[in-house]
Amino acid sequence: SLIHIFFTLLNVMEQKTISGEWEKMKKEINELMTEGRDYAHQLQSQLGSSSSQESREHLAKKILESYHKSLTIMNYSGELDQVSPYSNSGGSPKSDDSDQEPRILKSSKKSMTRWTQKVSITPGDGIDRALDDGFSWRKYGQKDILGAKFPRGYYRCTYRKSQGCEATKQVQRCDENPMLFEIIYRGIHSCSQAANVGSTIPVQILEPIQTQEHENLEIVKESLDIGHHSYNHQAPLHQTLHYPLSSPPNLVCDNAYMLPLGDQNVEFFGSTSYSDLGTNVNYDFLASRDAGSASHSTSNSPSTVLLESPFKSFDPNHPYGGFGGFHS
DNA sequence: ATCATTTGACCCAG
DNA sequence: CTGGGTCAAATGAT
Repeated sequence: SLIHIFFTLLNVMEQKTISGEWEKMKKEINELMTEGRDYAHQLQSQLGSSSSQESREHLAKKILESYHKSLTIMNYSGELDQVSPYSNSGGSPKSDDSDQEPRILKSSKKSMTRWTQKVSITPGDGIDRALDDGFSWRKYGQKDILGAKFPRGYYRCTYRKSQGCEATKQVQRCDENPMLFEIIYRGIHSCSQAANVGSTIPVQILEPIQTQEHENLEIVKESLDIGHHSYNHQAPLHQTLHYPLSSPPNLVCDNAYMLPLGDQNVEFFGSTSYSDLGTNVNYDFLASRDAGSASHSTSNSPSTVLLESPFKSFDPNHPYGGFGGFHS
């Protein structure tokens, strides 16, 4: 399944192969992902045999590493292995310079991937259940928006401080249809929780081309950051092998492709493709109900998620569909 | 005590 | 200046 996910991420990359800056990022990420895939392959082949525990842990660690680095790049368009500019060798770290501020690396929000989802709640059900996407979010603001009946909520990943995860989302209730919520996600989770939420990466749909395509491509502008990130690369390994729960029980795409999810402990996965600018991309997703895991939220009831965009046909012959054995 | 949400103040791009 | 986004102190929940 790790391999599977890697391929998926690679595919997501494909989609944005346009801008120059992005090309560099893409190259780096490709290397990282390829490396990760190789490790995953190794790991896979070791699973059957009786290899040493250490060996496997090492591989898993390597995989996580390249994963984490890739995500970091995607989020910040930054550089790899950024060493704090303050990690000078010897000497007093502080000098008598007047202009000293961590302006070195600034994170630009514009460069983060962004996509939208529309979530519909079901009448008899709690809103929070419907809006739960498997991640832990912390609300940090709310604003009344011009001519909008409902305020907009601003959330960021709970693990922002502890793990430097920059993922963010904002939730806006629709004026006309209060049953609908439009959720804008920004940034990809780099926190450990990302590994637990299966459908995250796959379901990420880039914002459909807006008015001007050109503008859209600008999203890939450059910007640097990372500096003050104190996430440890020795992130938890124990949680990497399953991909439980992700979203609401029901997934609905605008082409009426529907994935009903029953009660607890049901799991499914599928794939679909999405094409954009002539590039075909496959999205795979998996979701499973796993009572009492990962998410701290209390969700557990039906709701509906509408993937707003150009979801195309279901593709049973997905190139990598052979890896159907999730959760193995 | 720690962690989350609320809410007006503050910041800043347009 | 305005309005969207964020900060942070106060407040609430555990």
